[in-house]
Amino acid sequence: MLQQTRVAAVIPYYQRFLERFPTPAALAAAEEPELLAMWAGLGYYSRARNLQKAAALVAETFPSDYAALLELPGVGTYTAAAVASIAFDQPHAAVDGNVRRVVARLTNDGLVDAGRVADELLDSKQPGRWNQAVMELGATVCLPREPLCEACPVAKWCAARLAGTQNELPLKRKKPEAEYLEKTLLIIRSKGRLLLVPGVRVAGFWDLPEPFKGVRVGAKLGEFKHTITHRHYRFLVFEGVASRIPADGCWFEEEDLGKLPLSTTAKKALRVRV
DNA sequence: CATGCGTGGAT
DNA sequence: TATCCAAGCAT
Repeated sequence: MLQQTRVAAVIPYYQRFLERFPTPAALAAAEEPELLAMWAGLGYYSRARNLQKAAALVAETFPSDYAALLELPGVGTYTAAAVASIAFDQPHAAVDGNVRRVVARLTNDGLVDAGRVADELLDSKQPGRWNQAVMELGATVCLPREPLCEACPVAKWCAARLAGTQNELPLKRKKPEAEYLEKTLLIIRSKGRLLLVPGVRVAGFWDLPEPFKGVRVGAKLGEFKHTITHRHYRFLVFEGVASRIPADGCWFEEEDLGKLPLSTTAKKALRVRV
């Protein structure tokens, strides 16, 4: 869950998730719609699918070293090192965005191999604590913008601090060209049910339909903005009345929506008010 | 190795 | 059409 996601955003999800899936076996046995419903809002949904695959693999025997952890779907070098060091006291530097930033500044080198440097600096006697300490340093002191160098315990060894280049590091990769799109979403109700279709923007989730053959578009209910990676959407929300529904459309009781993987866009649309 | 993947919060 | 970026990973 923590991959590319802030700790504060994860915590409530983590708690609910572990209540519902207290063991690897429980997670492995879940149906994908419920899994996605539990994950909805966290983003990067392949993480959820990978975690479930991994749960099945670890249910019998949990891998206890870096190489075996790395084999698990969804576990890359960072996660394998984090678990190996924190849970099993093995000397692997966990290099996340925080550590890359700290190392780039410490060396004043935007092209530095952060993994190599972190492995050299690692306290192999307590690698878990070292990893968490460096990540925490990055999260609380060596901030992306305007780092708190005055409060930094390693400022006197920091080459960027000496050179005054801390605000220019680490180098950021250029982002893809933004795309701006406008879409219409339809709220179509009948007999206490809501019409949904398989999501076209986020796979595995149900979403509100866009205008289709056989629908009459009614009053505008509101609008909202939502961004998915580099695509910036403006969604216009209208009422609709369907004389016939799309082949892949499905009616759902309103009170069952909580158990469905419902897209963030659909959730936002159902909240809009003019 | 560059790219795509989701979302929400901070600034 | 704000912009950045988060305890990354797979392809």
